Amino acid sequence: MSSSSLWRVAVDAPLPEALTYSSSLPLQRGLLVDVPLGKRTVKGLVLGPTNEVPEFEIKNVIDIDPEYPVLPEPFMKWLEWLAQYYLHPIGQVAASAYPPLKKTEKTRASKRAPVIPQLESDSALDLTPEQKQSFEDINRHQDFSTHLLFGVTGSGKTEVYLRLLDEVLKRGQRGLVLVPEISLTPQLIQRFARRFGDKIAALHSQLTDRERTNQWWDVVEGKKSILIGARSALFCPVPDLGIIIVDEEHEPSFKQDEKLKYNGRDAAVVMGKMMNCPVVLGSATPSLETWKNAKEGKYHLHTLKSRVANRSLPEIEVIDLRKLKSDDDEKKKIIEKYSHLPFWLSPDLYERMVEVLDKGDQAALFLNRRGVAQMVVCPSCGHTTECPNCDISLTLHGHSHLVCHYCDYHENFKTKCPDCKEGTIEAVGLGTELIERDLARLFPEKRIARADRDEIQSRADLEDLIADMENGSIDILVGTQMIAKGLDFPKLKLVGLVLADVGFNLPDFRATERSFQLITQMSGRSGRHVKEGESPGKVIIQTYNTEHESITFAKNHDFVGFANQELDIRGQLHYPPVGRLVSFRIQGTQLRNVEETASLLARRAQALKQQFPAYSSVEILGPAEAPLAKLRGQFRYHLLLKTTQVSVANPFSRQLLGNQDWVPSGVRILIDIDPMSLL
DNA sequence: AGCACGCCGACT
DNA sequence: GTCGGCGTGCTC
Repeated sequence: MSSSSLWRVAVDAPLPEALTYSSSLPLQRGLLVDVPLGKRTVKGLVLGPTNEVPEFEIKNVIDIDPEYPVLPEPFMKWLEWLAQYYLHPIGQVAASAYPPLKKTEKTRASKRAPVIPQLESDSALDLTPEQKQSFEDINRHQDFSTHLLFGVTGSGKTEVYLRLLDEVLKRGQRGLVLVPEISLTPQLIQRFARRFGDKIAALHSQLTDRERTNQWWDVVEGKKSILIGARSALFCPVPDLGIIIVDEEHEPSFKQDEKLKYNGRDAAVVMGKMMNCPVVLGSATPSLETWKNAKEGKYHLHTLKSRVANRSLPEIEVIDLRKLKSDDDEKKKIIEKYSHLPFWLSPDLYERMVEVLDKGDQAALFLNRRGVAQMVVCPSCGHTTECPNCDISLTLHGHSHLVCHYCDYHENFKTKCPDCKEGTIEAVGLGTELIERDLARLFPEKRIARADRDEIQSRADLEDLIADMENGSIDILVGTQMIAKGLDFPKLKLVGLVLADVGFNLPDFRATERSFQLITQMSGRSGRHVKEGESPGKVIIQTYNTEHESITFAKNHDFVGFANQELDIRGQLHYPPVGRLVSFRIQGTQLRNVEETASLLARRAQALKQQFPAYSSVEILGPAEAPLAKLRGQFRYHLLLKTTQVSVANPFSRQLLGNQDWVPSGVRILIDIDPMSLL
């Protein structure tokens, strides 16, 4: 009889640590086993042997799961890093590394279209000198290194990815491509499928559990050598990984906002480190995190400055909405002439639309009307009220209270503008639906389509919309975020941003960055296919604040200037990427309980900071009522930690929470390391 | 996450 | 009396 030994096992339950089991089976790190937990049997990932004998009665491992291979060591290290860094139960991190269903050998004929379409293969496009340079510079690396491929919209980043993947395959290695879920369209998968044929596997939210499971096995068994997917594709242990590509790396959707709150882009870089392979981050508007790393030489920077085929960037014109309310005589005449226009449409944008539509081209109007984000603005001078402590917009509560959602600063809402002393501050409410209705009246003979969450529910709806734009059966497209990303319409010559202010007045320190990204991306939709010598695409931005950084820099296509100035501001206020943030959400059904726990958490944080000089850089903001103060019967508060010393954020948070025995029952604390949004 | 235990209300 | 509602607590 072989002797029994002790093993640390990450069981599939929300336990803070792995549990200890005994076994005489030939176990090893990376194996999946069945273990008893309470009255039931659960899956557990073997982390390794241990000598420490717990005070509990130790149970025996039931059996080794025969189905799954031993997870490779670099992948195990990556899973442990995730649990450690994001303060998430290791067992639940481990559970996400397996497919949803059991493997099956019998292949039943499916009525659904294949995950990867079978298409005529096409050959590589010629590279521009810039593309060639970037490709060669990145391709020189085969060990871990991180690369920022910074290329303006339409500069052909995808072709560089395809070439790099081709080289990786030639070396007998595999590739992983992460894209935001929204841009993981059939068009994108088709483009990869045409180049790489049946070597492609894909993982995304539209797949059934069976399809997902089959794709997982195809990759793990080496039948497919390129995996393209949303952030969760990282959890598929691709063997012999030779490159990881993260497209649109700045996209906030790479951050998962529930359960394990990981950032797919950051996790991809760590994966590259563990696997010792290059990581390529691509964007036309890199996140400031990535830009800072590139600037400091931690990431290699590769730049694509021009669009393919010498297509020019669109011309951007900024319209000052304040002038519309002006009262000198000349203005009055103009106002009279255009009095039939709705309040949100400037004469300039209107005239441009008429011009473009008359030529048989298309126009798109964009408004980022998100939920209840109602903005408060002075129509005469464009003044908006900001928090004196946090440099973010205050939010209107009820009719008379302006509140900061970071630090809980309050002030009374005064309707008289404190800046110009003339205007009456108004709460502006406007949505895409209203725009569509007004346009139908203004352009009765034109075909108008709306793209927002109410109108476009499924992938199929989006497909139909794209087809209608391509075949020209839409003249004017009205939409939200949804139409800003990745879409490529040859006949789209004019893009109008109806009210840019909606973006940068959100109470979030990243609002300016998001706004810049959105303006740049939306602009990038215009005139993508104009030929050399043709007049470029046109972009019109309507705003009450023409001097806002996100507009002035975007107008000049100046990402670098924008990023450097914004980095400066972030630095002064200790915001990421210069500082580090951790957000705690305290929630429960009893308001009193939640409030008390929130202030207890804050007091513990203060005490911890006092106690250890190493923590002197930690700033504690709040607690404050969370923006959604009550959600599904749960009251919500939050507390924010800010620190310029990157390395203390994690240990401080860990120590602050402890084993959570001080948290009263009925109250839960959720932690978000490096939160993307504080809303 | 499950699963049991336990303490109240409303049914045969 | 006892069936079952779901708050609370524990899992090597």
